[in-house]
Amino acid sequence: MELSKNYEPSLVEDKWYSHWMAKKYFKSVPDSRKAYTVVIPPPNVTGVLHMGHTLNETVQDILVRRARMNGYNACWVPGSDHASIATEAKVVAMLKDRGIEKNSLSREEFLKYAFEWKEKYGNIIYGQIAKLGCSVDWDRVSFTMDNEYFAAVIKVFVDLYKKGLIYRGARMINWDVVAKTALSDEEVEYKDVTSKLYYVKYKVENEDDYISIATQRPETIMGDTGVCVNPHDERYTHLVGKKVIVPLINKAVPVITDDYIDKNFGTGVLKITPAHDINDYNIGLKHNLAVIDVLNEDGTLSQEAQILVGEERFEARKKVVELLKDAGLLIKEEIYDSRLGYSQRTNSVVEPKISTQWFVKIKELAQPALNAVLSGDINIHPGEKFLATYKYWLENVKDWCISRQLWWGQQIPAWYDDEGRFAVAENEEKAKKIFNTQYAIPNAHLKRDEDVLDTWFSSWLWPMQVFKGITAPGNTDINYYYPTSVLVTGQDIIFFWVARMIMAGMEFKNEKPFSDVYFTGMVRDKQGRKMSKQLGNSPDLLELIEKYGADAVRFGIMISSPAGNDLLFDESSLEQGRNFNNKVWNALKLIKIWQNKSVEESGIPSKEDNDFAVHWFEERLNEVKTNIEILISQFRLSEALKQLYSLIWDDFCSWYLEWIKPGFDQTLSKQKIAKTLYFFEELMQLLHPFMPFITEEIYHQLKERDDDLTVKQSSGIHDKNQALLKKGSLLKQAITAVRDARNKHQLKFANKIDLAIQTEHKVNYNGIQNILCKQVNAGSFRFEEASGGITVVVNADKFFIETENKIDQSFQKEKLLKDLEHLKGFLISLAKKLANDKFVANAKPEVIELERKKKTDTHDKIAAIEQSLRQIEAGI
RNA sequence: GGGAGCAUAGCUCAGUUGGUUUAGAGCAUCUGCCUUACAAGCAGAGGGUCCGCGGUUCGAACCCGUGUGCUCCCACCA
Repeated sequence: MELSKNYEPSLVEDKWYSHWMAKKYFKSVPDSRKAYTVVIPPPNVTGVLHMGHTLNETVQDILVRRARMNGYNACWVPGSDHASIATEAKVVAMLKDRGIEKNSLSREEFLKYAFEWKEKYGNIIYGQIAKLGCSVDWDRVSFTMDNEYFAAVIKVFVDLYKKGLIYRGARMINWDVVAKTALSDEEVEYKDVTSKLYYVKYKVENEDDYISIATQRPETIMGDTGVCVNPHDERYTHLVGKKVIVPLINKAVPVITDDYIDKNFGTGVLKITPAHDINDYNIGLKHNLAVIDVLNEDGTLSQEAQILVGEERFEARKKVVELLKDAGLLIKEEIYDSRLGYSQRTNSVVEPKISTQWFVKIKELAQPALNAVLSGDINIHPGEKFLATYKYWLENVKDWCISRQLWWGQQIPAWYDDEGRFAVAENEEKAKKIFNTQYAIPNAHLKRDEDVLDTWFSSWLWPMQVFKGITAPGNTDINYYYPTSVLVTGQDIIFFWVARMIMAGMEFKNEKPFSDVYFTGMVRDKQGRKMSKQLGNSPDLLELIEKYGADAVRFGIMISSPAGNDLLFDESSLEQGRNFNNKVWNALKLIKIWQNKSVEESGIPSKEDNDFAVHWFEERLNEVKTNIEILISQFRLSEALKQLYSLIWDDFCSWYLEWIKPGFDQTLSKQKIAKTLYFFEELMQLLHPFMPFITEEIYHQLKERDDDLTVKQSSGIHDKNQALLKKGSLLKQAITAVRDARNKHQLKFANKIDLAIQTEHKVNYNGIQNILCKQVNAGSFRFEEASGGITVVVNADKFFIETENKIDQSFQKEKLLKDLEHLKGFLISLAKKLANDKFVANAKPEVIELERKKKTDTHDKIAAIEQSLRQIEAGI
């Protein structure tokens, strides 16, 4: 069959993915081999994959495919996350578009819609993962709300409660007024904002005096239950113990003292609003102040506010300011820069709010998680960058608020009776039993907690739960696959997810969930913004695959993104990937042409004077193979890909194939073709984890075969032969130098030249003369000192390029003089270095040896150039 | 307020135990090529005070300090 002019991914990709699936290559079943396990960071079912996911999945696929080819039982578990609050927000918005209000639905009706949403978007995501070529085991797809998973989350909740690690209590939490739910600290994002500081008069009770208090949130003054100053602030000592009047509602509140107050900030007086600020809350607790919540759950003013009831909070702020002005109680306004917390999901300003919620006591879980990393049991890549962050967070982490006032998620397994007593159990029946034994209430009338759990309370079980390990004791998968090998994820969820998975692993399995963590950087747009669905600044993955092919997308995203480094996404690297595909494709076409020619036995066999090329390339291949082995074990994937790219494009295509290329009327010997096929196959095998589709296609194009590259086991490597590599680089240098000279002197390639070489080391040219001549179109080659023509110096050898054409000597003289100047300077620096006793005394022997060699070489080169210059002078 | 990271060619980035006055790649630029695999290509070329300053060292893009600029994380200053 005729091969297409350019590589066409669309003709290849789906075909091979279906084939791999049909052959069940990605399916993993426990066996006698060692497992290499990866669990995918489950994408949220809120939408589609962006470039950050693409980078993530590509890294995982490279590691997994490579492990598979190295004889491991590779298992990559796909799945998705229900993403409680994010998805619920999406579903609510979707319903609204259809004219349906969430609160007009029952819980069950709402969940039906939510599951429909999950089906739709979950499948889009899975489709993208497949398009990208990910070798996941589709029989193991897991979802954080699957029945078994659901049950495991509930069981974990109950267990932790029994251990006393979960409690219910009223605490100040972060409240999202749009989603009307509590948030964990980690779900709050702080942003710099410019706001105002209002200075308000608080009159002293029964006196003419007043004090000025600065506040950012005048709308909460109705919740003030005290005013606080520093005990050592003389300005206010006379007021301590007295009362001041809260403006607008004319309520008297006490003036108290606390060391917390900074005398130098604002007016040195803080109004205490315990319901709406964490500091105020703590001070209030200490001094027994009342808590008055002036906000409703939706962020409007409550009855407690007494005035402006029902007004939205920011609207209320404006109105309060107006009222204060009218009453003559506003002293001044100041522009003020501060930071405000925003809900990660709804982007609304978060309200600190006192609320009864469920919490996990995190300190006890944190210690083992910290130890696992500090002891080196778990290795983080790149370590130096994230270790400190991880440590700091775990050492300072506060209790985790896990209840959410939502429907989409695992409903909290707690049952209440009418009097507010409650029992935690897996189901209502068990809860009833607890009521019976604990409170002596048989047949209690119970109502389940309305709230669901934080989505991370389910995803922290991911590495063990995807093997159904907790709820299915008979299932031995988990023992085989756990702990998993490597976790690949973005650095932005180190606290949300990575740290908590380690906690869960240590707590529930008494073992780490993974051995290595690979943090990818953030993929950003040209303006440096993180790519996210919210911003809509990520290109569509399927469109990119359509345009460049999946292999090119994988190549482009990998080529310059070492672990942990951010990446400004640039489509030109995808173009580079596409061009690379094409290059490989064309190499295939060339080899096939040779193959066919050889089979037909037409033409004269080539002179077989190019064995050197074969030996040399074998050596280069071996060298890069070794490097890649090391690089991948260090998780330096982009560096490995880069070496491979250069090996294929430069060494294989530009050098090797040209070196062995037969003349017009010649053919290659069968052995040489076989050898070339072998090289090409090896290259494809090395490249396969990075670019699975084209490599598989080529593997089959090269030969009719029943086996597939995807599961081909890699072969070994042998010791390096430095001499061959050195000779190869001499050959390359010589060819480039002569070609350069040709270019400079406008000697077209078609103009044959004669080559004379003056060298002390004729042996260096053994076996490469013919290649050299062919590559520079030289008609003859001899060892001899010559004159006239063009002289170039390669190492210390002088090349005389003889030609019929007239040569302008000034060009080469200029070049030689430039080289000479440089080499002389170099020689001086070398001489200085070697004359330095300290250098000779301190440097490693091999370094000194190298410097000495350099000196001799440079010396020889200079001599050669000087001689050439003399000859040119004489010639002119 | 605390902490981390980054600063290398016009652009996007590599450069992992400090060792060539000569620091790499892709894109872009320049020169020459429709050379029978590839113009998404071939053969070459040009382009860099490795952010500034100081230090350690025989030797620094790399280690230390400091300054500047950018990014990120954490934190309860009204």
